[in-house]
Amino acid sequence: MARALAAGSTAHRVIVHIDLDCFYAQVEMIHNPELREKPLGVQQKYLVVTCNYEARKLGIKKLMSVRDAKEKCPQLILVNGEDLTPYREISYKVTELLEEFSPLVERLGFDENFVDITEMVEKKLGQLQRDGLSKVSVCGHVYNDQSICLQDMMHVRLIIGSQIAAEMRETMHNRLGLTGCAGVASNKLLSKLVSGTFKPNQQTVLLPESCHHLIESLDHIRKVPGIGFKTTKRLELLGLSSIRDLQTCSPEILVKELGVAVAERIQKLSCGEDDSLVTPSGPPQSFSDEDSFKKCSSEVEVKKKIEELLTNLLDRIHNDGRKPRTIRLTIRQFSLTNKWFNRESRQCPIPPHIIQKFGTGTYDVVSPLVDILMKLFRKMINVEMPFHITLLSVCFSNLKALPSCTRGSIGFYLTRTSSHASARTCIQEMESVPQDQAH
DNA sequence: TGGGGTTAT
DNA sequence: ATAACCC
Repeated sequence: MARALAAGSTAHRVIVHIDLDCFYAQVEMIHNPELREKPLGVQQKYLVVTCNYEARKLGIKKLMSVRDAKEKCPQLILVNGEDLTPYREISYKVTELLEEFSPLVERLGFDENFVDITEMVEKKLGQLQRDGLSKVSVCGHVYNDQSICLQDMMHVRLIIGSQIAAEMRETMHNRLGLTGCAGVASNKLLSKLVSGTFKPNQQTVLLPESCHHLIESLDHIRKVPGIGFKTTKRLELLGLSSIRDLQTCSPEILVKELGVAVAERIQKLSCGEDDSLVTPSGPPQSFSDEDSFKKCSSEVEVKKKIEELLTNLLDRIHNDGRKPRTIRLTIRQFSLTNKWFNRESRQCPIPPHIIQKFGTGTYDVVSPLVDILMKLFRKMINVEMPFHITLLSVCFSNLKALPSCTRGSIGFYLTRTSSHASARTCIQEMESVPQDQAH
């Protein structure tokens, strides 16, 4: 019954969206607390990708160029954030913490999570109903200052949701030292939109009656999560730019321009409707490492960069414990027009004899993979001709668990219950299980 | 515009 | 393999 609610019914869901405040900057401030009272930016190449609130007060914006940022604020402290390792690690700690509340946690980037708390809410509701609901009170803001009606069970559910969201934020702060926003609503779209209404480090619940106020507060269709750059351009060519334009557009016109799937989805989004489920992310589907640069124009340079990316990745893969079946090389060629659009990639299966070597570490897995990657490179670039590459990226995907960690083996159960949920810890734990307990 | 990720076609 | 989306 409760299972069916969380999985399928659109009526009673309670979703919370958790959005960490300026995540990379927070991680850097935890790493070096002296940065806390100072304006801080995190730099990748010549961009300030994010900054703390001290810096925002002084006019620094996300994705501002380093030149503009220093001009605006000469005392701005910059730390390099090109290596995502520390952010990735803390990001997964946040997801794991949220998974203690509900297994239905979906990651969105490194700093956002959706949690479906429908079941937890139903359980608490059952407990509360025994001694009356009169003392139930909201945590944080109510969107649009809407008044609460305790006779309305959806109001009660969302209010219980606001209490759970507050617990999540408290736990994140106590255990990880992180602050963030939360939005509570009846679907993913609305929870995400409402989480941003009071920032930073605050939370907001949306009651159903204010749904239209929220969605119509967006000043352009581009602000709707799910309507991206391309779709926006095509809609603008149809003369559609406001939320109201999209709501009232005839479906036939949209279907003709975008196809039935996209048309139906975005028109529902424009009405605040989103029936997509919170899909548990689980372990990552792929591992990639990339580097961008002004110019790379010789095979020797390419090989050197690929070796660097690869050694980094092999470390991460080894740590995860699963083995990839597919390897991909992505490049970006220099061009004056379209500078950050033109990526191309080639991928191929990893030969089984190389996959085997991943676990053991005794054989050199780097050089055969570099050879494969250079072949993929030559499929895209004629190295006899001059070339100008501005980005290289290596990606491992199609990850499979170790043979020992299949269902039915002890490894399977150990991985599922271990807080670090990786095949690596599974192997370590298996090895430490005394023989008489192993079966 | 970085350095990542995901799903759909 | 690419194209779209997300951060």
